Amino acid sequence: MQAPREHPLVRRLESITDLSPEEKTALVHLPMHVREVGPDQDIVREGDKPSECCLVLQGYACRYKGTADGKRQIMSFHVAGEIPDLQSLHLRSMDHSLGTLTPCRLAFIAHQSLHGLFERHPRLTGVFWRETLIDAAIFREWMMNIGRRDAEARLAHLLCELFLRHKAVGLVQDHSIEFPITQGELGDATGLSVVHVNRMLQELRGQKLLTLEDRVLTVLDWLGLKQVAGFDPLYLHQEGRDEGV
Amino acid sequence: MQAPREHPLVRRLESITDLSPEEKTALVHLPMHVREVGPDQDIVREGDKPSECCLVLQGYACRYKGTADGKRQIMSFHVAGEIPDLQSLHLRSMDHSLGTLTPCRLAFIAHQSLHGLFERHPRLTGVFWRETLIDAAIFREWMMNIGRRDAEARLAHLLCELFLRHKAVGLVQDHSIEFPITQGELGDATGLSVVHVNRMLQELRGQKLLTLEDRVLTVLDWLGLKQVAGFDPLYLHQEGRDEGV
DNA sequence: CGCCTATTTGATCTGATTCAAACAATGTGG
DNA sequence: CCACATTGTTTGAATCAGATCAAATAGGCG
Repeated sequence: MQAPREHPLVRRLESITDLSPEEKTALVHLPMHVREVGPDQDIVREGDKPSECCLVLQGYACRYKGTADGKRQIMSFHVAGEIPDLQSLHLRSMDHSLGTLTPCRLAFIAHQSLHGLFERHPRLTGVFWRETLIDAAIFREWMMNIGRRDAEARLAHLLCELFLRHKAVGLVQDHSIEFPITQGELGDATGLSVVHVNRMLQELRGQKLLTLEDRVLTVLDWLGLKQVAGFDPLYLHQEGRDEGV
Repeated sequence: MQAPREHPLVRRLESITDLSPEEKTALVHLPMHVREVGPDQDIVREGDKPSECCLVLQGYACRYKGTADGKRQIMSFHVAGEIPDLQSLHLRSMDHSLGTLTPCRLAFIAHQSLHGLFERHPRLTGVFWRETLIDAAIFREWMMNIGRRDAEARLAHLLCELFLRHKAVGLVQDHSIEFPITQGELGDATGLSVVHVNRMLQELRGQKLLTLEDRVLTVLDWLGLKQVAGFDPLYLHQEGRDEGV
């Protein structure tokens, strides 16, 4: 059992709400089993009926769906401290898949444990519910992104979001974040082809807005990037947090 | 106060879960004030911090967001019995707007009343949470739709969804549903131009899959339409319900 | 009737895809 | 430690799905 501060779940929740000591203790004592998974592995698949949720401890995961003709749409990216399949708590079947992008350390928590937690600490129900609502807010923004922005703005917008989400959990150093997402994956997330993702990235680099190499994304001109993206961070609901970069 | 069966909220929730008599009573006695609103009116706007939720009693509502350059993306359609802005219960600011498409009868319920309801009937928390999770599932499917399907499939898919959602609450008669959504609005929901929506509708009509006139959508060939759309109803999480049409 | 909103049609243009191939980086096993 | 396979990035050219522009038609309705 680790100290509350070190616990990725506690750290993440504290980045968006206040927790009482009892709540923290309850969270840290949630029974879970940890598993290491390689890159590009499915964790749960469309159609599965899971009986546990998956907490990302380390690495990048994503949710996605495939079409009949072999294309795929990535619906979200997930980093340490997030529970990508929390919805399985109330929706019996998975309507999409959850997979790793990089090697991951994952913790699995039985639905029953979570239900018990909520019974004993009703206030936490709202905290986790809120998490799923922010997920949904991000989905909405992505719909907007894919449906109504041109390729350059689309890409810029996604990068803005990932940057800010990393910032919220203290993963920004020197205006940079770890960025192991490939251009193909960026394409699957934005509804663009690899080729076009590549060209638009060059465009953004050319405008000196960012660099992206060796799996590191560095934002050179935050305001410029926001401008190109038409980015408004409201939808992330990171209340109170200072947005300056 | 009306009988539980007549109450749109109760009817809708019963279409997806079982309610105890006490729960039904509690729902029916939720304090709410009713307001009639004309077509194309905003109910809550991006940036607002509402203190009540809006239950649709009659008519069509939608959630949408606008871009800086005047385009808009519709993120969802809502019919009687739904609470489109339930998320405001846990997210202080609206990250999108909620508006009417047709004239609507709306009931407003104070956040406080809902919180009280959940305290007294904890099981209902899960029921409403689940509602927001299904919303999110629909957002995901729309991302897929907009990002990865061609115009014809996109439109067909949206129509399949609306048809099935109406069916779930008993609003299908003779393979037909009321359909007051304009082609412009369909375009805003699918990320297509009005012109192209029109052409794709003609395509679907030409294949004898459906008719759409006088604000009535009739599905002539459900299997064919599903096929064109690549439609799989799993994401609607209408469990147990017979999907045959 | 005349105004306003929605649908339809035709012609043109363009952002993004697709196809094809080179190139770079990373890792693997002999 | 190098040859080779694999995966990711980059470049160029051709093509196309869907947007845009422009205008006609068709419904409601005060």
